[in-house]
Amino acid sequence: MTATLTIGSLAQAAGVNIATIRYYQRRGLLEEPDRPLRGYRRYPVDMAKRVRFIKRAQALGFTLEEIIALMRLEKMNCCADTRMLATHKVASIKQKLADLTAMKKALMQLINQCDAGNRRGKCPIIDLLGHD
Amino acid sequence: MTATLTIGSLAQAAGVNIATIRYYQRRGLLEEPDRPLRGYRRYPVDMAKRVRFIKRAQALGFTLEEIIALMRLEKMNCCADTRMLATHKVASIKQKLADLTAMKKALMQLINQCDAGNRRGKCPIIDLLGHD
DNA sequence: CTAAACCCTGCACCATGGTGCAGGATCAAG
DNA sequence: CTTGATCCTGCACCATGGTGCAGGGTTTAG
Repeated sequence: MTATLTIGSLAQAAGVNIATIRYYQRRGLLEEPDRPLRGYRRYPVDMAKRVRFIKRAQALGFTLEEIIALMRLEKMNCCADTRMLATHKVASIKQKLADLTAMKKALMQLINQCDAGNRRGKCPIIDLLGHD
Repeated sequence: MTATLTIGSLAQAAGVNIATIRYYQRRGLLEEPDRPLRGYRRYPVDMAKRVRFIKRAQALGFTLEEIIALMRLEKMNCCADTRMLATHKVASIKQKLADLTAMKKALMQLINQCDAGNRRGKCPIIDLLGHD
């Protein structure tokens, strides 16, 4: 009763290809599901949430390996290593937030210049993100 | 005088492989540089900024094609299309900011749980990002 | 019971974003 | 002028993250 989704309905619910689900399993992002009927996979309904999480984390620039680490954090008991890993992740996320914020600011400035009709000055996207 | 970097020093300044520079050129992310001495590329010093911009945008989940579009925005005169493209980019950046913020919050909560020694509750990273 | 729809495995292929190497020319320091 | 570092082109290869297909079994709606 807790595992009712076929691989097809899971893929549809999560908006990905069926082969992608199997691929994630091979890569260890999704645990092997029950196979109550002659080898057919059955998933609990909230597995779709997990797959969407993976897709969104990817869109934020995390690799599948990094996503595995993130998901492992959620499961693990706390220890010094866990804490440290989480702290590092937070730091890298802060950097991404700063970069994205700068980028958004630059783009909004560009839009404002558009609206004001004065497109003489350069939009400084690259200047904002190119430092270091 | 404005183009003094060899491809090697540019690569070093930007923290990438030499072949990556040539690859970006082929892909159209960097314009063909002057070649004043018998075929050797010479770059203006602020080209390094551009390359670092590309790397950082990639880390934020943008593809090279998307980065080309972003850099084109900076150069173009304003028109309806430019404005619309910029507006779309801002929207997608807002989504990324929201997702990253949720992720950071969840990780910080996990760290706090660690510090408090009570790791009974689940860290809700996936819940926060798995919706929709 | 049958046909369409779905699932299985395994393997080959694809796109993106690079990286390495061969074979040769060109600096730049001593 | 030599010698080592650096550059050139072109091509082949690599890792990541999938995708497609063959060949075959299972399910389920009519």
